[in-house]
Amino acid sequence: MMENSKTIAGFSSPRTDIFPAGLRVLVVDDDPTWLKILEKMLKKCSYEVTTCGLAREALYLLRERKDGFDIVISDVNMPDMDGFKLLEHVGLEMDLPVIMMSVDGETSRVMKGVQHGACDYLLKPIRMKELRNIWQHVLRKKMQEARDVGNHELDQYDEMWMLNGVERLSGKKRKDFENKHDEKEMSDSRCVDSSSMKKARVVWTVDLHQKFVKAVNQIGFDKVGPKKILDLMGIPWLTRENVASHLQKYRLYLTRLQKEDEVKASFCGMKHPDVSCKETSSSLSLQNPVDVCTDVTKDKYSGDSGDKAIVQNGKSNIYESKVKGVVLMPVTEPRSVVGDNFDSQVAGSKIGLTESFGLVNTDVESANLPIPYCSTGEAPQPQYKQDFKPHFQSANGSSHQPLPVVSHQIPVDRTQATCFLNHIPSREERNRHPDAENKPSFFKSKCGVVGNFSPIESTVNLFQPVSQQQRNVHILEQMPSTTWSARSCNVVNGPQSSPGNLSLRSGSMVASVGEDVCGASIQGECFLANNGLRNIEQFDYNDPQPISGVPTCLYDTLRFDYEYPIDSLEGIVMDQGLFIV
DNA sequence: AATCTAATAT
DNA sequence: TATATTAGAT
Repeated sequence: MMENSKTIAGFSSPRTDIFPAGLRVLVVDDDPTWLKILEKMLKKCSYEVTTCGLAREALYLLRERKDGFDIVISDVNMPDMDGFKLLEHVGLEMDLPVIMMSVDGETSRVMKGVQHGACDYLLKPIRMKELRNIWQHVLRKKMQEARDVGNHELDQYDEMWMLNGVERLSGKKRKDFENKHDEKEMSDSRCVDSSSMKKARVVWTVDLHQKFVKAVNQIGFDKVGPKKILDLMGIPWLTRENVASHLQKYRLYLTRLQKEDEVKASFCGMKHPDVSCKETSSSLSLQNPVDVCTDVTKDKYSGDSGDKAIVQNGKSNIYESKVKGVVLMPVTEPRSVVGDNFDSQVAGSKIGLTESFGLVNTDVESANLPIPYCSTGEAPQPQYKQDFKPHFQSANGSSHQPLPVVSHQIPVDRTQATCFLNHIPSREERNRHPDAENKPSFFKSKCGVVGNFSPIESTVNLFQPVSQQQRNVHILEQMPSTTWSARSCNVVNGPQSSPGNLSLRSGSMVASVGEDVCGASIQGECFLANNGLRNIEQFDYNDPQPISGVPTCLYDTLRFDYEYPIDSLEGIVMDQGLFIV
């Protein structure tokens, strides 16, 4: 029987707002191994997967749950019923798009599949690449239906729906209007469904960005390209353009960081690092920015670092649950703000990211340090002086607030560590050293080492300007434990790195700490710094089971910091912006 | 063909 | 503001 059919409770109808995430796929294959593999891959695409090993069972399911699936993927060779037979039934009874698959690509079989109405024919072994876009068949079908039903002039329909209302009304046409309905455009995720045709724009959430950075790191900074990144990221609806745009911005940011770094390095190079480098925060890259908000009642501080919908649909209702808080702990004011009035003003007070390059050759996963209390909405919540409550929204959609109008929810994957690149190779440099055996040579880290430490789901201000006042580094001087930083620099720089690279704060560095805490290290640095600065006691903080592999002291420190009331954090706020534009 | 960059649009 | 789109160059 239904050996593995899973129905996702509560999802009876397709969520058009998050399309294609949540696409309901029924996989039929008599080979349990393939079932598993496919299920895994499809789930990775954020689809809802139901599997079954028998064609008859599939048919049963399909009949039972009319409208319960969006697409069927079926093997051709099955003992109980020919895949083509199933295909026929599906075509006749529920008119769902069906993708056939088999190990052999014999033309006649493929032909048969297509003739029987298969929308696609995949050859095993099937790879992610091929599954990512299967939603296009669903969309195509929907469009077809819409076209058939509606009384539109068919020729114009596509073109019309590509235009947004304004353009349509004003009669304004885009240059490439003619191209708007070509194949590429149609398979583009931005056409969410046939009813709401506003283009969705990608909001680079922390998670998304982390994936991005991870991909970049995997590829190697000198070899990145939008396409490779896109492939590695594995987000089905993301387009190359999206990535390209983001990459462009990212590079800008890194470049700027580097420049600042260089300037400062030369500026304070001869002096006592501890004293003169106060202003070099950007190179220090404390990148788990915190919200420096002190007074919740002030509007100007209340609305930044919002956790927005991941994809906005046109001008529709941007979800603006605001997160703010202390170190990764988003706090939300239970009201949503439309518009960006304060977003721009409050530069510096936002939650940002810790992304960095430099760990390129390091096992990214090993540098990863999970932070249990930050990772989900269920995380224990810190106490704040003020009475506002932390709010979480995890990327998987769980929220303590009313659900936003969200499109394209992104599965949370916070298992990536990232590194920070201080020295961004210029184009020339990259060309000059094509494929340098040691990537780190490009990544001469001048203390700018940060692990990915930001499990918040905040989506805002990945690229935040580093305002002068937030470049407040003096805490670093007082860092009681420099241990971590040394260690992490070490890790990041790799074996080849010259000690000189650590120069900025070398005076205060002491090496040797535990292993694989690189990511945490810098963070710990700051926390420790903070710890030393402020005499704030630790409140009861229930939950945290010690993070395995992380020395308790660090852990405590983290927690400690984590519990800081917002206003006590001002001192350590620096370089929050991930990208600076 | 893919990518980069800058400029510009939304 | 952040992201998308476009154009022109590589």
